[in-house]
Amino acid sequence: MNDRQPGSTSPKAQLIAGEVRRRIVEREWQQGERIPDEADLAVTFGVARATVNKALQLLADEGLLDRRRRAGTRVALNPVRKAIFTIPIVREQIERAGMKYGHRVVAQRRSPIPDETAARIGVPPGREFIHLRAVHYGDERAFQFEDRWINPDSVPGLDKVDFRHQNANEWLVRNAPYLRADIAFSAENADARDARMLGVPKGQALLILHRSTWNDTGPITTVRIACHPGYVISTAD
Amino acid sequence: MNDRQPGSTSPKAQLIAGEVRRRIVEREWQQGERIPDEADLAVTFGVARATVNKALQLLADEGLLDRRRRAGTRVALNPVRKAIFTIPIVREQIERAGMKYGHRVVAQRRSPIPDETAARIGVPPGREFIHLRAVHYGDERAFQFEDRWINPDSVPGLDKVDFRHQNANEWLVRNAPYLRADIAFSAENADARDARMLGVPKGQALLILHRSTWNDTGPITTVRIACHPGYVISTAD
DNA sequence: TAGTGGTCTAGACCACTGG
DNA sequence: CAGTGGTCTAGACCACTAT
Repeated sequence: MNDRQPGSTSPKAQLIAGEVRRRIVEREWQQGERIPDEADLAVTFGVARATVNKALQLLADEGLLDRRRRAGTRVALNPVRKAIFTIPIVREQIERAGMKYGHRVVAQRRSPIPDETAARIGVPPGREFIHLRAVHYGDERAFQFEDRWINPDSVPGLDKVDFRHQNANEWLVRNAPYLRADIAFSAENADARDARMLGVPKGQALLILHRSTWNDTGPITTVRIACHPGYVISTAD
Repeated sequence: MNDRQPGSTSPKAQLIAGEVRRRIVEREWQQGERIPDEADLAVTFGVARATVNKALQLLADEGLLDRRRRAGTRVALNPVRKAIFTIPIVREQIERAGMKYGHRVVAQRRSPIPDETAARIGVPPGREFIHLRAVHYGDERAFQFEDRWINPDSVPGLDKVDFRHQNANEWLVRNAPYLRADIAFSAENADARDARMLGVPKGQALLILHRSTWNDTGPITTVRIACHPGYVISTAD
């Protein structure tokens, strides 16, 4: 009746999630403890059960709650920590940082994929893919070195594209939407090629990003991206 | 055509999201193009509008759709790709890999935080925190080296805990729920201490994880974790 | 101003699973 | 078997914003 909240948006589910989060953080509800069921909370907060459900699902997705039918909802014992990273398009990332974007293709040719790459994307070894090496620059300084394999059968018209004058990343984003993607981070010492491409000493620690994408007909592309020293991937944006 | 999912539950929202995803991937609905509004889709699919709404919000969260009031829903021009990583508790990660977990505290003392650390968590430099260095082992081999600073004011009773016989990570997880966390990945060449702690050559490329947490009263802890060579963080699980 | 997504509600039925 | 979360529905009103 008198829920007036002048001027402020008030998604009730958010408010409820915040209140539950507060009770957990302030140890009103202890780890492992069962909290009231949805119907009770709905009465307590004066909202519909669906609203409580939405709020609690939010917190369960965050890993703060464990929910099971019949067993009820408990404060998680081992809060699973999830981190969401947005994987930007290189050009946008560089331009957003106020730098001038540049792009140079080092090599483009068809060749049989190496065994390791074949295993990574789950195709028989020895198949011919399009192999592409390119460097992305920000203000003339090497930003990323990308080593990419593209499945020529994955997208019609792919054979006719000349990636020497066309950013492969962006072409693929626009022409080959994918259904599934794998992303992995690791660290490697720069080998001779990495060092040459990025203009850094051999042995320099580099953040390496592996990304592969598939659609319903099979793999589209897999790429190893070596980032310039100092590159940081963060949830903080 | 054949959306059969034998034995699997079929929440309608999931099915609808899958169908919309399919239409996008198969270019039935092109990038930038407007798709029918929720009411139309509800009729098309024979469900309530709320169900369509849920499905489309899923896809918008994935970055596949752009939705705006009054303007309608469009296939995203630059699909923003989000990756969700779960940050496991070290012990569980090691034990899940079938290895024996070990843990050794190298140092614990109060000391003033370095400027860089202070800046990272947003407190004035020079404050005294609890400084902790520890190594986590899997089957007797160094797995991670952690260098942690804990705010003594963040959790009551913290002063009395002896982390030499108590895993700091797990104690904090259970006793200091947080409201906000930042996580960042980067790569560094092992310095002398990293090398000694992990038993690797100096200069070895290491994946570095920085994590900081806050509750409503301020920072709780910030930690730099150096992972053993070969460590990979992946969405694939 | 009107069209579109955002959210809520009250009620219903179902799916799972603990006791 | 019965209690709890999972999901759906039909309807409603609101918040934004393109036109």
